[in-house]
Amino acid sequence: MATPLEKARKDPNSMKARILKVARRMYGEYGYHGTTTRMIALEVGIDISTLYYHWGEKTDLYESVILDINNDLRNKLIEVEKVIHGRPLARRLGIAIDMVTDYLFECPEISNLVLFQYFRKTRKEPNLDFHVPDFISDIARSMDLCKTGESIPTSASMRVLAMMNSIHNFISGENFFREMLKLKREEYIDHVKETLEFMLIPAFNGGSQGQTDINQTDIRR
Amino acid sequence: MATPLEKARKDPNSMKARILKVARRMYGEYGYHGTTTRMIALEVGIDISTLYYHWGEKTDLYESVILDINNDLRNKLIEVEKVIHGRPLARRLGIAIDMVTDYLFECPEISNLVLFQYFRKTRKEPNLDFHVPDFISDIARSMDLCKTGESIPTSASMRVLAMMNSIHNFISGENFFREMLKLKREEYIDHVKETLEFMLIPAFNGGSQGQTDINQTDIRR
DNA sequence: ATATAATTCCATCAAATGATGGAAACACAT
DNA sequence: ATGTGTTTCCATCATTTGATGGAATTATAT
Repeated sequence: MATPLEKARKDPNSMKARILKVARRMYGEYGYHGTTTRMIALEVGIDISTLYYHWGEKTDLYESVILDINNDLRNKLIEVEKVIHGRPLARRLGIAIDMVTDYLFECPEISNLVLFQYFRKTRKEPNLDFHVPDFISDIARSMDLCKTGESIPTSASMRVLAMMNSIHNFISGENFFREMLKLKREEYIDHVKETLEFMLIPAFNGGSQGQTDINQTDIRR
Repeated sequence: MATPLEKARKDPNSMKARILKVARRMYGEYGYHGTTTRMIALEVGIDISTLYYHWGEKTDLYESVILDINNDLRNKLIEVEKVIHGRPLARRLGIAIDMVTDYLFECPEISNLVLFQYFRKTRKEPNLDFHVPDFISDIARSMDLCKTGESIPTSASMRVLAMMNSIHNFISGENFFREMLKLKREEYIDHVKETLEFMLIPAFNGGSQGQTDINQTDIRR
C-alpha cells in the first residue's frame, strides 16, 4: 500500500481511482502532449489542484497510467493463457484473438497507449523501462515459438510483437477505419477478427507442419 | 503552381521546402501537439515568423505535411507495382515487402505520420479526408484480393490495411523495439523483413490454393 | 465537542505557445 | 542608382498550460 497507484487500485471509487480512469482515457485519446491536466480535471469534475494533490506532476500521472494499462493487459493475457492451455495451436490462436480483441475493444485506451508508448517521443524523455515485457516471452512460449526454459530468440519476439501490434492497430484505428469503410461497430469487430485470423493463423500454424487441415477447416470461415 | 505545397515541391532548396522537410520529421517524431512551431523554426535555423510567413497557421503546415507524405507513399507504391507486375503472388509480396520496407526505413516520418493520422485525435479536429485512399484499392488488386474493375470488398480493404500497418509498426517503433531487442540497425531491418514475410506470405498466398510450394521453398528462409 | 489530519477549491504565477505588425534586409528589374 | 516587390527578423500580444500556496471544507479520532 505504498504507491498512489496501489491505493487507486484498492478502492475504485476513490478520487485517485476516478482521476486515473479518466486520465487513461484522455491520454489514450489525445496522447501525452495533446492532453492537458485541465482537460482531465474538467472531465472528472474537480479542480486542477486536486489532481495535482493526488498524482503530482503530469509526467507522474502519465507514468502511473502506463503502469496501470500494462498491468491490466498482462493480467488479461494470463487469463487467456489459462483458457487456451493444452488445445491445438490453431484453436489456441483463434480463441486468443477472440478474447483479446473483445477485451481491447472494451478498453481501447490500452491499445492507444501501448502504441503511443512504442511510437511517439515526448519532448523530455521519461522513458525508463526499455526491457522486453515478460508477457512477450509468455506469449512466445504459448505460441510454440520457443520451448519452456529456453531463452526466447529474437525472431520469436518479433513475431509476438507483430501479432500484438496487428490487434492494437485495429482497436486504436477504429474511428478512422470504421468511418472509412462505413461499418457499424459490430460489423467492424467481426471484420477485425476475421482479418486477424486470416493473417495470423496461417503464419503461426504453418510453422509447425502438418496441421494445415485444422487451419483451413476449423478456424477460418 | 497554386498551392504552397506545389511551390515547395518544385524547388527543394527553397525556404518553403526546407521548412516542410523539417516539419515532416518533427511532426512525425513528436506528433501534432508535441511539436511547436518554435521547435521547427529553431531546427531550420530561422525565425518563427518566417515559418508563419511561408505556411500560415500550424494546422495548415500540418495538413501540407500530411498531403506531402501521402503523395510520396502513393508514388512509391506505384513504382513498386510496376516492378512486381506479372510475377507470381508470393514473389510479388516478397519484393513489395523488401522495397516498401527499405523505403520507409529511409523516410520513417511517413510511417509515423500515417499511424498518427489513423490513431490519434487532435483537440480540434481538422480531419477532412475520411475516404478509402485510392492506393488501397490498387494494392488489393495487386494482391489478387479482387479483380480489376470490381469494387473492392470490405474484407479486402481490411487485409490491405492490416498489411500496411504491420509494416508501418516496425518502422515507427524502431527506436523502442531495437533498444528492447538490443539490435543494430541492419540486424533489425533484416528481422523486420523476415517477420513480415513470415506473417504475410502464408496468409495472402494461402488464399489462392495450390501455391504453397512456392511459399515454402522460394520465399521463406 | 474539539483537535488533528486529509481533502478540495480559489487565486495566482511563470513559462511556453500560437500568432501578428512593422521595420529591416534582400532580390531584381528598369 | 532607384523603385518595387519579396523575404526575414525583432518585438510584442493574448492564451494556454503546468504548477503551487493558502484558505476553506470535510473526515476522523479522541
